[in-house]
Amino acid sequence: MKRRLNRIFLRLYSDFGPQHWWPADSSFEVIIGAILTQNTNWANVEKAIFALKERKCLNPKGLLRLSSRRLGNLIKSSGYYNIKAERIKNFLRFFFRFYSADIRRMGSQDLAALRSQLLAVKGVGPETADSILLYALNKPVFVIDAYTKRIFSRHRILAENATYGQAQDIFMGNLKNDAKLFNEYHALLVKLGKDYCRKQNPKCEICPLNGQ
DNA sequence: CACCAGGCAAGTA
DNA sequence: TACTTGCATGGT
Repeated sequence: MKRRLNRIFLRLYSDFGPQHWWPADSSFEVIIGAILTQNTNWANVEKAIFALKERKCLNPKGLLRLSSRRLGNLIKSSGYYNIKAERIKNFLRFFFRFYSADIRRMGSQDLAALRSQLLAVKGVGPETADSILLYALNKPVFVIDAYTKRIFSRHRILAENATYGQAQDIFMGNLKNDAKLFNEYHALLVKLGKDYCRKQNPKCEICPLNGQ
C-alpha cells in the first residue's frame, strides 16, 4: 500500500504539476475560506472573500464587529450564507477566547488537542478542522473529502462506505508524515476529482490512475 | 430543466 | 449506530 499510494502521488504530480494550495494572503484567510467552501464551488467562495477584502473585514476584529446579518450578506455567493455566518462567528469566539486571535499561539498548541478543540466548534467538522490544521497551520494532517473517498473507492483502495477516519488512516499510515506532501496530495486529488472522477460523466476510462 | 460544488448538524428510528 | 434532511448560491 505504501508503494501504491506513493506511485499514485507521483503520477498525479507528473500529470498535473503543483497545485499551489491554499490560495490565500494569510492563514486567517485560509480558515475563513475553509468554512466558506463547505459543500461549495471554490469560485463562489472567491467572490465572498473578495467582498470581505473589499470592505477590509477579512481579519478577526473586522469580522467580529460585523453583525451576522451583514456578514451573511457579504458571503452570500458562497451559499448557505446564514449558517456559514454563524459558523464563522463560532470560530471567532473560539479563536479570541483560547488564542487571543493569534494564529501563532494556536499553531503552537499540541496537535491532537487543537484538533479536538476545533471539532468542538459548532460548524467545524473533520474536513474543515483538518484543512485548517494542514493549510492554515502547516501541520502534517491528511485531509479527506468527497473526491478522495470517491476516487479511492472507485479504484478499490477504500470501501465505498469507509468513514473519514478510516480513509485518513490509510493515507497517514502509509505516507511520510510530511505536511508538504499531504498538502500537494490532497490538492491533486481534488484536481483529479474535478476533471475525471465526478459523480456523473466520470471519465473513468481515461483516468490517469488506471493501471496504477 | 437537472445536477453539482474542496460539509455539517440535527432529527428520526 | 445508520440513514435522512435542511441549508442556498452560481456554474455547467
